[in-house]
Amino acid sequence: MNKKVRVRFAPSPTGGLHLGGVRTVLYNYLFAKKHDGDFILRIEDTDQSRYVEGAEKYIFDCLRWAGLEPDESPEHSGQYGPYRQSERKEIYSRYGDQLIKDGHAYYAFDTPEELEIMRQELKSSDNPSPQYDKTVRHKMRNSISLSAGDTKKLLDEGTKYVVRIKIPDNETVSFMDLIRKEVSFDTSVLDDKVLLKADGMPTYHLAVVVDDYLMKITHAFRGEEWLPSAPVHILLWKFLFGIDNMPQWAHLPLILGPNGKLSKRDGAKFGFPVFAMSWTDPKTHELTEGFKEKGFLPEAFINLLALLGWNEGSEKEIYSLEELTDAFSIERVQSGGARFDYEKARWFNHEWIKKIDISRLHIHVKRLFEERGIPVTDEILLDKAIELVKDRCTLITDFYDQCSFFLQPPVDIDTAAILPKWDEKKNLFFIELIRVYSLSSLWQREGLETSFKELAAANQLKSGELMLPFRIMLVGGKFGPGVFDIAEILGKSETTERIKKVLSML
RNA sequence: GGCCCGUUCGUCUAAGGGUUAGGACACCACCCUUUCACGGUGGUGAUACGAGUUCGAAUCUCGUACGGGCUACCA
Repeated sequence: MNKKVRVRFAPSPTGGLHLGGVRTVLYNYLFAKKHDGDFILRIEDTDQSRYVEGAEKYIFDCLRWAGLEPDESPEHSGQYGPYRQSERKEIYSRYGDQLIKDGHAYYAFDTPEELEIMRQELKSSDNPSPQYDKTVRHKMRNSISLSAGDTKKLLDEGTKYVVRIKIPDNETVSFMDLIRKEVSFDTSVLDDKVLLKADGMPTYHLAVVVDDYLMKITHAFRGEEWLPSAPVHILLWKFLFGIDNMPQWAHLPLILGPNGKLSKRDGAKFGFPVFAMSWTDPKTHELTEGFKEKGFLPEAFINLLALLGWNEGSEKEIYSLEELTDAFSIERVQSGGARFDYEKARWFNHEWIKKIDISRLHIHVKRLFEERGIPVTDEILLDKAIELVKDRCTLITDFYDQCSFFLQPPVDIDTAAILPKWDEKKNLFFIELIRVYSLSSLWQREGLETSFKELAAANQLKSGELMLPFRIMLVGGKFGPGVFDIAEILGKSETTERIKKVLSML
């Protein structure tokens, strides 16, 4: 049952799933699949104050859309569950006790107010953010500064406390990162991080180590923002489970926005999505648009994300999820942060629109039209329309502008573009064209074009001057694919109807 | 401030000591196109800086600069 490789992703249900989050899932997923291992999901919901109702389901929806479903999850409970950290509270406290017993952690009774006073007093331009470390440890209220009796008394009285790690003095903690090679820290600059909060919930530091051990995680990939706290985790591994059992770490480069770490704010500011799927904050009702709703194909989304910080070493850029699984290797992940480029993201989507089967596009486009209140009655016509216009579409939503006129006659007719050069001669030409087209037995592009041009010549008109009016009659404006292609797909009766209708408006 | 990580065209990246430093996006020009696009061809454009090691450095070492991250009873 146990696979050689087990990886995990641990989202916190606090809001939308952003690009960096999905990319972390993706790299975990690819690594697991490549080594025929397990990929599990843990839910970090130990911060009750930030827990957002619905966020957990939303995360699963996003991963399902992207095709990155975990093997086991809180929904499909596996053998190492539960996977919600709030349901593992007792487990963590057991390890907290062990750390205290072994002298690697201690009780701290300081109230938030006392901590604030300490920070204010110690704050200076040299030290803008004072830490709870060996220099202040003895001046605070904790089981190190207090006598055993006083500590017991406070405990017995039910005084609120947290458990803090006791960072050893003057040690060098180093580890091998799969992406950055050796990284090392001096423990003298580390602070005594809280391990168990006053409500008994663990912080990330304790939870990640305990869970990785209990869930037999072999490789832990996470964002670079975790690098500074890695030594705390290494120390906990050393204290609790032994360094030899520790998973291999890889700290992924950050995805950057136009300035600094990509944020939700950047999306709103620069007009591109940062979440996989649209997310509405249940409290503020603020909507943040996602890649899905913006018109991205999941294939393209995965593809662009994979290439943001990873490269096989070749010039290949378009990869399916299967191809990525084959080609991926964690060592080839870039160490520097990657700035997200929305134009390039759009290019990936365009390539995928050109690449995937019409039947796949059909599903997306049909849904788009239905969402916008246009029922698709003729599936074959839609397929033909998609085939004709797909090269001109960058986003799925572009199909609306590019082929809604196939499904229903245009509402707005740009007659202003015809009128200035309109005359009776042209009017007669189109009346004649209706007759000619009605009589035609073969309704095909080539034939339609030939008879159109012959009729123009017979009336001593330049066909070039007639193409634009014809186009506007069929689609309503100066856009779209070749007019005769459109006419062919529209069919005889619809084409002649549209000519008649616009003629009556002129 | 301290600590950590990073730095090749504007952007994403290739080049694991010897290349005219390659590709893609974007941009520009031309071609195609009696609409708008797509597409095609070509072009502009980079090894942050300074030392060192070496016959030879984008590549190894050191320093500087710049960028980013962390510095919560958040993850």
